[in-house]
Amino acid sequence: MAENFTTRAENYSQWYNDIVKKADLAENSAVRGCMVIKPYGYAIWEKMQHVLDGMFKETGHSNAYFPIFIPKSFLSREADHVEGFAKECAVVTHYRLKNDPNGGGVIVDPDAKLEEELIVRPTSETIIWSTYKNWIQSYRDLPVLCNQWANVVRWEMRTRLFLRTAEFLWQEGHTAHATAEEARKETATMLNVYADFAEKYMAMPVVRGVKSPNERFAGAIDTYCIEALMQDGKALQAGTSHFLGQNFAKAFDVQFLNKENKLEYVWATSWGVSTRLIGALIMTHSDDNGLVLPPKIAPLQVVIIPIYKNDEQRAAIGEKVDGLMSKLKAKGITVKYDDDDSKRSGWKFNEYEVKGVPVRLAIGPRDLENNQAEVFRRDTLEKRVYNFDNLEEVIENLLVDIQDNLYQRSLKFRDASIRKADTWDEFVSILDNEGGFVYAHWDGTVETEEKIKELAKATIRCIPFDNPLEDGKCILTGQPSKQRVLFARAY
RNA sequence: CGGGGUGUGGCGCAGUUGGUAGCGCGCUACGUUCGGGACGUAGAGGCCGCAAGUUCGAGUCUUGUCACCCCGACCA
Repeated sequence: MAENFTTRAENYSQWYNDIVKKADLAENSAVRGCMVIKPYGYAIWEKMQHVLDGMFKETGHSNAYFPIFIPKSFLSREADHVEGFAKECAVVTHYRLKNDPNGGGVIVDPDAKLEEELIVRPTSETIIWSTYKNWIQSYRDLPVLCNQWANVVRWEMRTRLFLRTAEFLWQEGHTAHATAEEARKETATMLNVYADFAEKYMAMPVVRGVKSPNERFAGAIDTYCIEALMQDGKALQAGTSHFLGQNFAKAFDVQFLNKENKLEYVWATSWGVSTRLIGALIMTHSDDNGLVLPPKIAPLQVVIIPIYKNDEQRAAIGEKVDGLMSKLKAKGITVKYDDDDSKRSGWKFNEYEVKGVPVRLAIGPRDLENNQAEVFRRDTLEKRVYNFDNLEEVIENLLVDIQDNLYQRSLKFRDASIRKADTWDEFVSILDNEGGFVYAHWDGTVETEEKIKELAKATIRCIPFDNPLEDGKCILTGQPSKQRVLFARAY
């Protein structure tokens, strides 16, 4: 490599920043904490959006759009909700600028003060529930199953590209149901959609579970999540699904007449994943040579690079590759033939490697002579020469194999990174030395959870579904406990 | 909001006791190259973050100010 990449072992967060920059995914912007998502990074997001959007539609949801601005009074309607978000809200106070009479460019026109300030949405529950109030009168109007793709703003103290930015892109589903059971079922369905997406498309194994009270979404009865493990041993919440009970229905007075002609509050859910998934993707698979993308999320799955000395050779390779390109495209494989003459082949090899393109073909005069091509797979960095005939099938299978290998590799790492601790010393020692998830007993109180967070910098990531019951003693207090929960240091 | 650091061509940096602003990468042109980030030659490109001050003279010294980055507290 001509450009030196920071290795993961040297400095993990620097390595992450290098990947984002060198794979041309995103950059910092003129506005503090906000990012510019560059075309290649955005293409990954579009792939994610496309798959998820299909899954949402498949499960009966429709897209809609609600405004970016929320009247300040709306936010305060649900007590827990406002407490959770108030500290990080951007506020719009004026609607006009004017020329500075002192000649200093433009200034905020003090005469254009808004009567009621507007909050830039940190999430849309309040504006959506104030709207749903008008949509719902009868049980016949239910369920309401909406999703929106949007940007939100949370004024974070410290930001990192994709993982935590002041503005980020996400989708937020907001549903209204006639019964608690139905809403709970919805919450579970969407969590499973996220888990399937993470595992089958991103090749990222996740733990499904429920959040402890301390980690719960502001305004929710229960928060469910999928938790992934990054290569540095830190956990990352990759998606959440909330059962909101009747909290928002009551706050916004959303009632419906049931079949017995009785007025009832509706039951709500909300669920979301964000551009943070791109950060998760990077930290799950990438290596010291750059980005590694699972084929199902890669904007470009196959790149073909000609190696030639003159125009005749270049033309001959182009001709040879033509048929293969059509066959690959017919199989739905995204492929690019890069015969850009201004870049040398070696340069291209590195470029596509850094960008994580799963499969690279190299074809030179020698290959032409022998009716073959050199096939390189990004996940294992292996090179093999294949006969040119039926190469499209080799590639098709290879993409499946890479997808599977990435998942198995991450799964193996994840499973090896779940360790049990039975004493406090053991607990801290694992966190300090190995990282990963620590499966340990907890007495179930918020106080203990907070104390552990303070002392060990680790939080309860979740209580996994189907968690076996087991008598034990709390890792910190020694109080009796019925089950182990998953702790980790987290992003 | 604490602690640390950095602002100098597009990017990464050097710049000594204050004295004509430099290097690498990238960029442009031409040529030679081409199986893992090629090489040569010739070019283009800078109010040294901003504002005051000291000085004959400031990238360099002083003061102020702004911005960004890293480590914490807060968080998806």
